Amino acid sequence: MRIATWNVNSIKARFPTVQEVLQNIDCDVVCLQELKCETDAFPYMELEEAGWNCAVLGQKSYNGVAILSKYPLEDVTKGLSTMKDDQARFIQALVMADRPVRVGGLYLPNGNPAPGPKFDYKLEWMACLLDHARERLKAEEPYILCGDYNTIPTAVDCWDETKWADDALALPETREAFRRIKNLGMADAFEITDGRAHQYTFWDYQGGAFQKDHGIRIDHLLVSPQAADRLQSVEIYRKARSLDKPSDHVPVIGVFED
DNA sequence: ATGGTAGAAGATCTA
Repeated sequence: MRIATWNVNSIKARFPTVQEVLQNIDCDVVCLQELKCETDAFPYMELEEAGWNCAVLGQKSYNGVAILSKYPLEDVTKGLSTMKDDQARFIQALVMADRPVRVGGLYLPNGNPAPGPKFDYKLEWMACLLDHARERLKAEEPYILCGDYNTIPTAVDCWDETKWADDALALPETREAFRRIKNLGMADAFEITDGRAHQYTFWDYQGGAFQKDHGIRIDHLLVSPQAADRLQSVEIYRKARSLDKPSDHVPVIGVFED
């Protein structure tokens, strides 16, 4: 089974590109972030015609997450139960493959500028995600928590650590909160397979960042032990960043034994 | 040199 996460930076502005990339990456499940549309405005019809089952949590202008699946989706939940806000940043579903897999799709707050209320919100959100993951792990089932974590885990996950020293994506508190989730037993799928330094999933639109490979690795798949046991490889689909009118993020794909 | 890019909304905000 191939499971992808991709921040599309507006599903409407990107829809032809999204359809093309979805065909090319040949996945069974795709978590999308930054839909930037309301739930009712999601292009259900076109995607269902292409064979996708869709679970969607949208909102006006900002955020928005979805899970697309070639298999039926059951037990869909929206939002983190302990996070009392109205931002569309979390969705989860049980993917009914022959061996079912539970998948959570998340869009973690950016948190800039830091310090400040936005950074406080980011850390609060990460604490709620930690609680959620701890509860989910009790089920001892294959569980994959994927999305745009807005977290650069270590110095080798960005092109120039000094440029990110004061950024909410790299501050020690952010990295510590991310490690806490891993320390529960949710492994970083990229780290335990490929693991190379300086492999990126996001390049800023400004200053020719992609051409210079000035990127950061902030899109991650965290996997429970039962999912890690079936993990074979991780692919970063860099080609998506060189298309016309690209998202600033590219898909990250986890390949699992069926 | 306090810029630069992109999207959605709408005469800014978020990233």
